[in-house]
Amino acid sequence: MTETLTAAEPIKKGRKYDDVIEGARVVFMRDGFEGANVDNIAREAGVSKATLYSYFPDKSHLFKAVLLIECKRHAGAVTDHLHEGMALRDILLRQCQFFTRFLLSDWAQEMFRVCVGEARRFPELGRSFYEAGPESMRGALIEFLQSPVVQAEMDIDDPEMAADQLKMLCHSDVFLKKMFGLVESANEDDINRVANAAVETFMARYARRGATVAEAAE
Amino acid sequence: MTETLTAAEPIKKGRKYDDVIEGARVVFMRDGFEGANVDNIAREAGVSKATLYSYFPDKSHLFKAVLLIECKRHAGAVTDHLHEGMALRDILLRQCQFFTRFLLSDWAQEMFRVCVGEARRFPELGRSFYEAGPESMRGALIEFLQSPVVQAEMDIDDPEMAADQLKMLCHSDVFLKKMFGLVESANEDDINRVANAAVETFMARYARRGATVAEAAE
DNA sequence: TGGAAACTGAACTGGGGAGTTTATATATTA
DNA sequence: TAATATATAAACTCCCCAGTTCAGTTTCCA
Repeated sequence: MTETLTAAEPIKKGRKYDDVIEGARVVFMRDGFEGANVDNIAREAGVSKATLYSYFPDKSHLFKAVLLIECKRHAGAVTDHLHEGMALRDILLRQCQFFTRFLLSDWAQEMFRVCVGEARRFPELGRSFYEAGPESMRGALIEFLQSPVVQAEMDIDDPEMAADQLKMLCHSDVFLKKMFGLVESANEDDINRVANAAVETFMARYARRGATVAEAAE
Repeated sequence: MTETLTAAEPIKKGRKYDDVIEGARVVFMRDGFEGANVDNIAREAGVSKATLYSYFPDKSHLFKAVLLIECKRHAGAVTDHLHEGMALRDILLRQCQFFTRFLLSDWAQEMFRVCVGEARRFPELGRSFYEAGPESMRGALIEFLQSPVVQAEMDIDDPEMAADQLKMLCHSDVFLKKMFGLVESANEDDINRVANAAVETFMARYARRGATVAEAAE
């Protein structure tokens, strides 16, 4: 039931290697592992099946390689907004807006879908996804929350839990609605609504009373 | 790519109907739609394949029937703790403990996995799952948050967002870790940690200052 | 008790898809 | 330009699996 994959590396590379990865990415992220068809991948990649199989011993190695590359490619892509010289609330707001927007992107949604769906068959992949995705966001937030500038304005007993809460608050409302097909796509208004609410709640819990926190909301 | 299923009802019922559903439930929730094998389902159900196909025209109808039944069976199973005559904080805490425990159960985890994985192929199923799961919890919370007893102690501008935030706060930390295989299972301590933190943050944001809110935490 | 309805097991069909092979063509580089 | 590595197209094998069939058995019920 559970497959173990030793090497994620290709047997040998070649001119069309990137094309194969890209084609496989498109098809796997659309159809999942079982649903994907190797002939379709080859066609999408503009490559012959023989070439594809000269890089990867079988479908599952290709699958794993593609998703690990995607994880690496996007790891930490979501924590760029934590070091500006702005007010604490604004830093968090920018970060939450960016993160919420990311969560609602087609890429993140389909990546989440595929990894959730296959984490049981490919446990190593599930872990890699967690580390590149949720954990990298969480890690960067933890570090930020422990920095002196934050410590001065906030009182955080458990930074790991706090970070995770902020992260999950960004999943409010629209994330699952899109994941389960209740909305087609989300606009900037939705994103701002969710991000504002997340920061508001987070600050209410963790901002030190009487610090330099303007009571302006919205 | 996207299948449309008109009738979820079986062509005709029979003695072994429940056995079929139960066997299919086990196999589908373990292997997903594409991964599941009809011979395995029949064996698991202790039923012949011919019998199975006398109830359902094909695999996808069976799949849909099983998951819709599961949705119905568990809909609202998670909102029992909202009407006790306790302090507000304790009501919320009980509810969050119960909900967090539920989120970490094998059933909820596998149901979530399968529905996320197949929501694209079976959009109707995705919507049903959302309504029976996330939305039913959210709906009960919204109602509760709008009740007079809560209004007296809390100041909630947007009850839908508030409800969703509390719900998502219960997903902190352990939910995704289990979903992606980083922890095998969660114990009561984990559950209490997450639920306490959720209520604490929620109250910090929404509890009216100076109301009958004991400052006891943990 | 007898007949109808439901169920069984096992074999069968047909199609789809993973992975291989081969003879040929195109790049690469020296 | 010659030699080598890489890519191609298409046919082919093999296995898996969804769905069917049917002759025989069990259950139900009148």
